[in-house]
This record gives sequence, structure tokens and C-alpha cells, in this order.
Amino acid sequence: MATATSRTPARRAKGELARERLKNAAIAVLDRVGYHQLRIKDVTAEAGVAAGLFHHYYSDLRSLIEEILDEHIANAEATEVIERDVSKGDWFNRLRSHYRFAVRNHADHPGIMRCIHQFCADDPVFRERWKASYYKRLQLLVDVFPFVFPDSELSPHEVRLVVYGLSGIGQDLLREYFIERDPTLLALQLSEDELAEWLAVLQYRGLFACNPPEEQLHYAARILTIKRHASPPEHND
Amino acid sequence: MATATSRTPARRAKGELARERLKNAAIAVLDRVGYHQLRIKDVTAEAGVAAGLFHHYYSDLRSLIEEILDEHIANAEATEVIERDVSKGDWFNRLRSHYRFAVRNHADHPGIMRCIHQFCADDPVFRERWKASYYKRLQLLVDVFPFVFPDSELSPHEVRLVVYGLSGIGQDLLREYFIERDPTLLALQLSEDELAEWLAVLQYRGLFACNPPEEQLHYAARILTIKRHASPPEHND
DNA sequence: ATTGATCTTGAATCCAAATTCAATAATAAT
DNA sequence: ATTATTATTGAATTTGGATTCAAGATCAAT
Repeated sequence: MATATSRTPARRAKGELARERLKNAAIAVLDRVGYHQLRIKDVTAEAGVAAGLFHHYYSDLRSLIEEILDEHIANAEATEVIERDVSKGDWFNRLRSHYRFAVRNHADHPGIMRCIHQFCADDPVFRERWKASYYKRLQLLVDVFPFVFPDSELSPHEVRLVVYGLSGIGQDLLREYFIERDPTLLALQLSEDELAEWLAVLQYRGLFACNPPEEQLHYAARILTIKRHASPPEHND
Repeated sequence: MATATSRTPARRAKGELARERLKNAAIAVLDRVGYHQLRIKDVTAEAGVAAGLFHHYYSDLRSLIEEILDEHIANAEATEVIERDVSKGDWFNRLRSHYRFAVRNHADHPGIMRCIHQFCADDPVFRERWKASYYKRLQLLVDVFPFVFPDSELSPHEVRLVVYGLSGIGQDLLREYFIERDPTLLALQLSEDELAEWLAVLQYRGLFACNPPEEQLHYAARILTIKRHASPPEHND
């Protein structure tokens, strides 16, 4: 934002509007076809302007997309109130808040999330930027780990391994759900909060090797019934 | 394989060799630059043949890559002995075997795994093929779920949610480790077996909400020390 | 109203890479 | 040895799309 208005002092309101229109058009097309299918002509057509106008505002597609993603990331970080209303020791709610955030992000901006994923896969520079943002949240967990688990004998590297490993819970699933819209998953008819809670429970179990306090579960209480028999029955397929 | 030798009866041994050389060249380049940077010229140069030869054997890049990936998938499925030496109720070893397989795959074929990931992201047809292969293993888990957890009140859809969610454990991590070669992860200096075991432990905890039997842990026993205090200490960051 | 700036257009140009193809070499069959 | 088939080359062409640019439209300031 700051860059956009300050870079060229001569930039006018109308120009800013056109940039906005191009960005919104790009986001719309991203939703439909994804980053690798995206063409400048698609964007200008969607925005209802001439093809040449694009280069008046952006040097190439990459820079437009970068601007969109940077804005999204900044925006997301700003609105991430997550930690605020969660009391210090309340880990389940903390994890659930993180998932609520991730779920909402996917639900509201599937095109952008897909684009981030695609962009990361072949642009090392952007991937670092994304990781920096994404792992910042994880880092919080890494940092407090020694306090939460004072008896843990894990080295800092091992802590990172555990946290990064567990952070994978639901990543693919959210993409399948909100971006590919996999029918077998959509069939679940879950609200955003429900989905977030399910994923949080799984992560909680992975982290603490036990269930979260039952009274905190609003939707996923049934998961407590996943309890293994003392002597698991032999079974033939 | 069967297709390759039978499609054109007139195809000669030398031709088969050239196809092999192209495929191997492509795999080598995939390792270096990934799918989206890959150019036909790169492949022919790497193979040491003229650019035009490519089209004698393949109609386009996509079809070459598809052949490579299909072969890889078929091959992987064939060598996946996994379930064989694991006794029926021995879930921890079963999960660990799956992870050993995934880890080995990434370690041995980083270029191909990266390509699969990129390909999936923008080719819905291929994604279905990959999911079919990948989820086949998960489906096993989904199928036996009611027998392992007879008291579970989860609907089949919910079972799928849980299994898919947990299957995300380590996905990104394996990519970061073997494809991007993230230094903070490589610093762990883990053997393939160690990595597989860590991931399996995390998944086991997520699935069973408890630790795997201690005597089965060869490397990751320290994870048992992640035990939460009865009354977690308040902590200020 | 005139001026100087920015905005917008779309046809013309450029470019990287895919694709074709005529010519030549290698190989197998007889 | 001759012939037919397949393999290989690399220069020429085509393609899809990005990029440029001259010309006209719009706008703000005075």
C-alpha cells in the first residue's frame, strides 16, 4: 500500500482504481484457472480494459501476483487476532483458533490460497516469504515448548521437527476441501468452526498424546470415542 | 512398459533405448529445475540428442512426464511390500512402514516427487490418478477403522476426515527436507529410518491419543518425554 | 479554454519455445 | 549388396503470448 501510493508521486486516484480493478480481476481469474493458466489477457479481459493497459501498471504478471499475495499476507497477519482471547495455558483453544484462521482463509480466498501454493512450488524467493509468515505462528509454539513441557528431553531441532510435522495436519485436506472441492469431503457438510475443531483435536492429540478437555468440544466430541481396546481384536480383511 | 513395447510393433530396440535416455534425462533435469522450468531443449541437451528427436518419441513434454510419473507410481505400488511383515494388530509398525516408504521415495526420487506435487497442483486429471494411488493406502486404514475402534461413534465420512487429516503429518516436512533441503531440518542429521519413526510416532499419537509401546521405539523414544504437567505452569513470553 | 499530465486503446512487434520436415545416417531383412 | 525401415539431425517455420508504442481520450489545474 505504502509503496503503491508513494513510488510515483504523480500517480492519480483514477490510476489507483485501475490497479485495484486489475488486482480484483486477477483474483477472480485465479479462482477459476489458477496461477499457471493465468494470462495477462485473461486479467485485462476480466477487468474490461485493453490488453496494453496492463503494462502501464505492472511490469509483468509475476509482479501483479506478488502484490496481491503480499497484500493478502500482510492483511492476514494484521487481522490475526488469534492469540488475544485465549488464556495462557489453554492450548486446545489456541490450536483451534489457529485452525479457525486457516479454515477461514481457505474458505474466503480459495483462489489466493491456491495461488500461494502454486507460487511456492516454483519460486524459492516467494516460498521463503511465505514460510516466514507461516512459520512465524509455528515458531510461537516452538518457543514456548520448553515451558509447556519442562520434562521434555527433545533438542531444539527435534522440537522443530515435531511442530513442523504436526503442522501438516489438515494442510492437504483444506486444499481438497476448499480449492478442489472434493465431493467426499464436502459431503460432511461441516461448518468452518466444526472443521477447525476436528483438525485442532487431531493436532492436540498428536502434541499431547491425549484428548483435549471434553467440555471444550462443541462439535467433535465423538472423537473421544476413538479409544483403542485394551487388547485389540485380531481382524481379517 | 507393456504399452511402450506393444503400441507400435515396428519399434526397435534402439528406439526403446532412446526413449529411456530421454526419460532419464528428463528426471535429471526435473531434479535440478522442476517441472515448470523444464524445456524440451533441456531434456534433449541432457540426453545428448538433437532437439527434433524429442517429437519422434513424444508428442509433447506433458506426455513424457506422464509416462515417467505413471511408471514411477506403478513401480512404487509394486515394490510396496509394507504390509507384509507387520503383524495384524501391530499398528505402530504399520504406520512406521508407511512412513519408511514415503521417506525412501522422497530420498531416492526428489525430482519426481517434486514433479508429482507440481503436476497435481494444476492438472486435475493427473491429480485424480495420484490421489487414487495415494489414498489407496489411506483407504486401508479407513476400512479397518470400525474393527480397530469398535466403540467409535464416527460416521464413515468422519473417519475419512480423521484419516486424511492425520495423513498430512509430514507431507510438507518431507518436501522441505528432501526437495528444498531446508538447512534447519537437515541439521537434524536424521537417517531415513529415524525420520520415518518420528513421523510415525506423531501420527500414532494423533490416531490413538497415546504413545506407541516404548519397546518399539528405536530412535524417537525421547518423544515419550513430551508429557504435559498435570497443572501446566503459567508462562509469560 | 488551454495546457500538460495521466490514462487507455489495440494493432504492430518481438520473443522464447514448440513443432515440422527434408535430408542423412544407421540398422535390419533378404 | 540392395532395399526398406527406423533413427537422427538441425535449420526453418509456427505458435502463443508478452511487450511496445503511437495515437487519442480524459482529467486537473490554472
